[in-house]
Amino acid sequence: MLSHILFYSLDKAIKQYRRFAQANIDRAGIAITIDQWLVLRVILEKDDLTQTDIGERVFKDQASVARIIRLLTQRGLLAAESLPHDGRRTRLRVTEEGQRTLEAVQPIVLSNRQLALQGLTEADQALLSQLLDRIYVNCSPASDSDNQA
Amino acid sequence: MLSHILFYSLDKAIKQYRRFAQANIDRAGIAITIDQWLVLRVILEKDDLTQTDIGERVFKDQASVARIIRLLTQRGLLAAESLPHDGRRTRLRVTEEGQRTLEAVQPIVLSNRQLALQGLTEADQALLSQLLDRIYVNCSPASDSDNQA
DNA sequence: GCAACCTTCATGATATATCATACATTCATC
DNA sequence: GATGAATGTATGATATATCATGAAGGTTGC
Repeated sequence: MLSHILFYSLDKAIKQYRRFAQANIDRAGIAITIDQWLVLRVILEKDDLTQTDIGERVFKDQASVARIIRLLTQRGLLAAESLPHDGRRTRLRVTEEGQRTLEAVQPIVLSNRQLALQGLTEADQALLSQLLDRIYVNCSPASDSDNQA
Repeated sequence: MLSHILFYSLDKAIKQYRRFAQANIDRAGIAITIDQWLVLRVILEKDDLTQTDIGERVFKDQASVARIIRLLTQRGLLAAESLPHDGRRTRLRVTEEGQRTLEAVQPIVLSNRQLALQGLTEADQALLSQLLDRIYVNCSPASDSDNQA
C-alpha cells in the first residue's frame, strides 16, 4: 500500500499543507498564491538578488521565478527599476500594495503553520527538520568531495 | 531565514527527492514521469477504479488523473476498453509495454528510496511517517466530529 | 578591440495542480 | 418512464516545475 511508503506521506503532507494554506489566504480575500507570496517576501528582504539567487532561496528554478515575478509585476505588487551598471538586470522593489499584501498575509501564514503543527513538540519539529534535511542531502548531486576521481 | 521554517524543509526535501528520482529514471532511458508511473502502478493493481478513486490513492485530483491517463494511453502504456454496464466509464488495462515499463522502473524506484533514506533508522522513518501524517490530519478539513455546532 | 565565455533574463514545450464547468450517463424516485 | 440528483469524464483557464534555448549584456584574455 502506498500509505506505507514514506515519500508518499511526504508528498501527501506537503500537498495538504499547501492546499490548507492557500485556502486560508483565499478565504481572507487576498489575491496571491503561496509561491508568489514567498518570492515577494524574499525580494522585500533583499532587493538586489538575481532571479537565480531568488530561486535558490525559495527552491525554485530561474524560469519559475521569472514567471512569478512577471505576475507580481503585472498585479502591481512589484516594480522594476533599471540598474545603470548592468543592462541585463533590474532592481526589484516591493510596491506599497505589495507591502500591504505581505502584511495582510503574514498573520495567516503564522496561523497556518501553528495549526498545521498542532500536537508536534519542539523536539518533534527539530527532529523532523533534521530528518528532512538528511533526505535532501541524500538526494542532492554528489558534492565535490564525492565525485572527484 | 527560510531554512528554519519546517514547511520550507518539507517542500525542499520532497522536491529534491522528485528531481533525484526522475533523474535516475531518465538516466536509465525510460520515458515516463514519476506521476505517470504512480498512476500506472495503481491501475495495474486494480483496474476497475474511477479517476476519482485513482486520484484518492495517489493524492491527485480527478483532472490531473484524467490528463495523466490520456498521456499514458497516447504512449501505449495503457489501453481503454469500454464497459458494457456503464457508458461513462472504460476499463483501463496496462498494456504489455506498460508492464515492461513498470518492471523496468521498479528497481530504480527501490534504489531511489533506499538512497534517499540512507542514515535514517527504522525508528526515524516510523517517526517521520507519523509526524507527516499528523501534519496531514491537521491540515485536513474538519471531520464530522469537529465542525458540528 | 575582438573573440570566447559567462551571466541574466525571457520564453517555448511539456507536465502537473487546481478550480470550475460542461457533458453524458446512470440512478433514485415518483 | 420522465425527472432531478448523483456520478464519471473531459477540458478550459491559470499557476507552477522542468528542460532547453535564445538573446542581450558583461567579462576576460589576448
